[in-house]
Amino acid sequence: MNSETVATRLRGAGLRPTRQRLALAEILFGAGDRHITAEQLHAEAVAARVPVSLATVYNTLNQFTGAGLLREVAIEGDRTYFDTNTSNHYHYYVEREGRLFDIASDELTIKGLPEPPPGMEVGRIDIIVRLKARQS
Amino acid sequence: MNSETVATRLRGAGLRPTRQRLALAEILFGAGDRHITAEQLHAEAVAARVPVSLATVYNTLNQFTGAGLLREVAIEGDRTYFDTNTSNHYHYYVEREGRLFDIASDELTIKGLPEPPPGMEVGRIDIIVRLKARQS
DNA sequence: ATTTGTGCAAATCGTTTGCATCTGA
DNA sequence: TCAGATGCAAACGATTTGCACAAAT
Repeated sequence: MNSETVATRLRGAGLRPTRQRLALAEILFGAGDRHITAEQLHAEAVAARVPVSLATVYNTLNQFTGAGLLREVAIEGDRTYFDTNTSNHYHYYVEREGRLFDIASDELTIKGLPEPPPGMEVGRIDIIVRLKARQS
Repeated sequence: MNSETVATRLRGAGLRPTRQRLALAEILFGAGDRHITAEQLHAEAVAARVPVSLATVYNTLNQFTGAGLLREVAIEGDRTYFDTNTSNHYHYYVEREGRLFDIASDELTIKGLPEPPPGMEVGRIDIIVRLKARQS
């Protein structure tokens, strides 16, 4: 994705394409699907000579998430992961390494989900498949 | 579950059945399956005239979890939920209210889960079905 | 007697916010 | 020009930890 497209995308989301937002979007969306924490993104930005404060990284991630450009992934534990793939999909999680990645299959379906309680409807379904090193 | 059983269970887990642990276990396991945060448990304990510090509640919850008496449920957001039902099951989560409860079905199965990456094996699978008030 | 648990307050850590200063349109 | 964005540091809220005291074996 080139920066023009990114700028367009940001504008479309009602966000001004500022220096920092463009740079962060470039890092986030420029290399396939990513699962990243605020801290990691901040480190990459600084490494890429894009000085940006951690606070702005947080703000930007939240804005992007609100705009539907990112999706938050709930993992127990302290830090929050942001996923650049906002389509319907599920995750593998390697606890030992804190590594998170997509389940490469859209075949995955759930069977036997009961009717939700009255007056409620099902929104998103999150699935985390926890992996561990095989021991045997 | 009476306190004698609880004491036995704690001992079996290598934990001394102290006053506070017994009281907390009583609250946790004495009334069916529960999904509770440290703060909530602390409030209940205090209300039940069992003075216990929040720090001890945290320590106890973590010890119980380590001993397999509780299970941690990953919900995005700040607080951690502990589930007294450690068997294989999944959850509904009402975002608006921060309410978490079991999916009443063991029929629920996953179809199409691809082979895990080489050297890895599947551990636990977490499923959160997010509910929202029906709008229509 | 010894080991382990508890309480309190202080320390951590991720994340958010207030406010003065910049910047994009 | 001027609403909106950024940076910094301070504020925050959940959770953990250090240490002196108390309780369990």
